[in-house]
Amino acid sequence: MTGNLDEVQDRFVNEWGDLVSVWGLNKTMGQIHALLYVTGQPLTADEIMERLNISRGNVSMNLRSLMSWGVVHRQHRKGDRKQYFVAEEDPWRWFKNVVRERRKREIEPIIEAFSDTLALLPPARPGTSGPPIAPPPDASGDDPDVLRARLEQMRGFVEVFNRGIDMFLRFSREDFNELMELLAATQEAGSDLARRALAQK
Amino acid sequence: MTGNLDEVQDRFVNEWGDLVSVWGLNKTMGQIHALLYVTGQPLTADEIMERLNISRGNVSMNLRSLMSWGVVHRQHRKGDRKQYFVAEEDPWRWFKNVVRERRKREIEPIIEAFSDTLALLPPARPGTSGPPIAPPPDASGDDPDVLRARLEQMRGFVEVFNRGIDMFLRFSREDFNELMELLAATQEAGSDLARRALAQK
DNA sequence: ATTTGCTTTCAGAAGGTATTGAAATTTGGT
DNA sequence: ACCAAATTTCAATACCTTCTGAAAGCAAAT
Repeated sequence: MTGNLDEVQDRFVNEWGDLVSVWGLNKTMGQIHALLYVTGQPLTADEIMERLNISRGNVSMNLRSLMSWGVVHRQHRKGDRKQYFVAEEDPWRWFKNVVRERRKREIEPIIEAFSDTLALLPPARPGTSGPPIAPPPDASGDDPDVLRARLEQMRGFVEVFNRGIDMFLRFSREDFNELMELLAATQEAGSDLARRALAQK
Repeated sequence: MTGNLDEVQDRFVNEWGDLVSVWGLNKTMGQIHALLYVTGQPLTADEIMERLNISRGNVSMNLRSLMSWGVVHRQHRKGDRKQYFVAEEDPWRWFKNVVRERRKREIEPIIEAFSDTLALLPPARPGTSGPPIAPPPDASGDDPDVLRARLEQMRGFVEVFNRGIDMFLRFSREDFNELMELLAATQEAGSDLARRALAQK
């Protein structure tokens, strides 16, 4: 029933590859990272290459990316010419690194693009700018104010999203866990957490 | 300086395509959704096809996916044979739909796979199971208990993540916004939000 | 029952991303 | 300074996802 260790490691390595590829990184990156993480030991490019059956170039390129995401680090050994690689051990830390990096690369440029686009529109007619969207009764798609309202709603949403990420990044693991518990506890009580907690301030 | 409306719409449509493609859906889905959203009007497959310069089949398939994600709905009109499509108007609602769906399709299966893999390992030797990981002094990668600990740490992490998503899905937009404000207010005060709020319970 | 207008399907084409492998470059040891 | 081991680069290739367009399917209207 019990597979040998390598077998278990291999399964895990593949699963992790799948999970992270859903997540915007690529499969090989996930596999390398998983291998380093699960063995817990510094490995050389050669070892990774052999264990994962992938080419030298592939290993090299993906290790480089992993380092740029901050989830793998290089290690040197005196009198040894090879470089060794180790995974960041704390899941919380690498997850944050990945989130931070993705936000920078992917969300922020889009937010700017949105603002630029919005700037192309004539300024809102006074009276048309109710805070959220004023859903037009049965408006045609040709009213600039309607368009503007929609765009702004969308931008607002992306900004809230971005803000949420920001918040998340500032949390320590401990605080995050506590927050989770708190929210879990509050939820069947009608989930007016925010109101209550704010009141307390 | 002010582009005409169509131009602005087109820009937005493309930007939204890029943003969602970062997000696991595909570009065309994003464009169709954006177009429906921004015009605010029911459109037929033909209109979408022409406006976006894409093929009939492409429109049909992507509308289908969009509906399966719950971000676009079909509309019928009496005495009209065509089907019209409209975007879900509330960003909060469609975002939740997408998150919920992705979790179901992508995260949950992986969590199961993890458990299966862990089950292949011999049960932990007593005394080796300190709650988090007990980082081996300089352990070889061949100790089953070390491997088990690492796998469990990873699984634990994925589960926390999953739980976070769960929490998020239960929130109303209003509560979420309030929570954000609360957190923002607390953060420079040392971010011991969770502790304080828990204390109050 | 047939026609007509619309929608879906799907095999093949296009486009995009990941991987290889060998050449070029870098690096540390002598 | 030189050598040899280790690493990086990159053009060619393999692989995978998306898109097209024509054919098949379906359903309201006559």
